Amino acid sequence: MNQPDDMMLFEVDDFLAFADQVAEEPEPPAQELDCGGIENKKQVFRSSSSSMKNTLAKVGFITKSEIELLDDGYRWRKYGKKKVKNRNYYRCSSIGCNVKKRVERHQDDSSFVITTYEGVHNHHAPQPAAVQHQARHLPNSDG
DNA sequence: CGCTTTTGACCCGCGC
DNA sequence: GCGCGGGTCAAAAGCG
Repeated sequence: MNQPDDMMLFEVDDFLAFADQVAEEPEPPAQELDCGGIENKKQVFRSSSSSMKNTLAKVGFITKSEIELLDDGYRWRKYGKKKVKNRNYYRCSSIGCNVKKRVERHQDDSSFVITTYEGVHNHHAPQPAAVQHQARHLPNSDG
């Protein structure tokens, strides 16, 4: 059970509300997009219900980047895509690890990306070497 | 050859 | 009880 202290606690409703106000904030020019967009992490949201009755941890990340595939060091396999909604579904390819990741583009500001993690990785993150493998999907400045 | 991505339809739950 | 919406699996193809 991982309980990050530096993480801010938010409710799902507040999460959306917050994401909305964040968009209104004077955002600086995306100058760190080169690093993958992860550095542009705006805020972290944690929704685990009022009581920890559910072991399913839900964490929401709002990122200001044009890249939705945020590489957090884990392997993710796309298993669904919504047509009527800019929403994608990913799953941890690891065996025994059923962690889900939901990626959704902002409604008003497509520049924003909302990544929601569901579940907890029961295994440690793969080695950096393996990470490079998925790096192939990352956009390169030079094709 | 295997992994992954891509894309459509189906199932269950909620609202009326 | 039915209809719609959200979430998920399943089949096929491309690259290293």
